[in-house]
Amino acid sequence: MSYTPTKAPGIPLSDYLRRGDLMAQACPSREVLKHVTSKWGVLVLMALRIETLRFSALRRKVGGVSERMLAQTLQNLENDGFLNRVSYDVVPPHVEYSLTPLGQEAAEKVGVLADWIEVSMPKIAQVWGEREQSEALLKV
Amino acid sequence: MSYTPTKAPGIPLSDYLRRGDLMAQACPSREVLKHVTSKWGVLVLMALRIETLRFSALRRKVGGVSERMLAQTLQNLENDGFLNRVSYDVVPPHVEYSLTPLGQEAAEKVGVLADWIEVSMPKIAQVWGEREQSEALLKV
DNA sequence: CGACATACTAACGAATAGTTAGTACGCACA
DNA sequence: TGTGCGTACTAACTATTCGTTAGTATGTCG
Repeated sequence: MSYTPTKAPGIPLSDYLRRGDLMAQACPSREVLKHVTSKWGVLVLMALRIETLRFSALRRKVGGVSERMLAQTLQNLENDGFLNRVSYDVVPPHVEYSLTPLGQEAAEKVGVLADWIEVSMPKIAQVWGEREQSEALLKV
Repeated sequence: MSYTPTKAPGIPLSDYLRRGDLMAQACPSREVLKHVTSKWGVLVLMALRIETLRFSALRRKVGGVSERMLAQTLQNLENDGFLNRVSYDVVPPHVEYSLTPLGQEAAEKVGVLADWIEVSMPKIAQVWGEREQSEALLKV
């Protein structure tokens, strides 16, 4: 997965690399955002915030990931410099994943959001409930 | 869009609604996470953190959204209670979107992450560069 | 001698994202 | 008076991505 963003005409790429601009369509930071905030990306970062884990342990911890998606997610995060991948050359294979310092920072920010969502679930569920009720009223 | 999560056997739904658990496959908080961290969800929250905006102004501000995706994203966020939608009954249509207090909280957390990514872009781009170099070496 | 475990990849069908075209209606310009 | 523009959408279609299943190597256990 090499780094070949579509360049916006007139804006030098180096400008984006000095500091990203997510609102700009051509900015490579959108790729990183995608990796970090992807469904499985978030959960992997959360899982590894606690401890170093092997592939299959991660798979058990993160409920519902397929092997393909987990492998892909791990590769993306490794490419962006968020993960360390240490593989021991034995059979059966043994590979350990852990966060790099950059990954720890990312996981921290994502963690704040994830925690907030978990804590705010009751409020959000309440909104869902109210909406259902008013929809029901409209039908009568 | 009604609220019908797949229930994990043995775990009462009310447990998830007391506080979400993102690692649990059946937890409805995953839906919320998806809406908030979706590509366009993030950018819409960022854009509305600054000011109330109309549909087409949002579209111009968030580079590269299609109308369909913007409409869908706005509906999701509105359903979760993050957005206020105020529509004036005139022609041509005039609809204003703004953040609810809940939405402001979400936008704040997402904003910290987004800012961090923008600021960290140089570091990440550097990792990309190094990886490209070592890949090139392997080919020789 | 199977069966199982691990960390993957290839191939395929299913779901999701994105694109394009259309709608109602009023206004400006020619 | 008619041609075109602007707004906030939705429907229909296509491209892309996701997810599921099956395969691989090889050592240990029953």
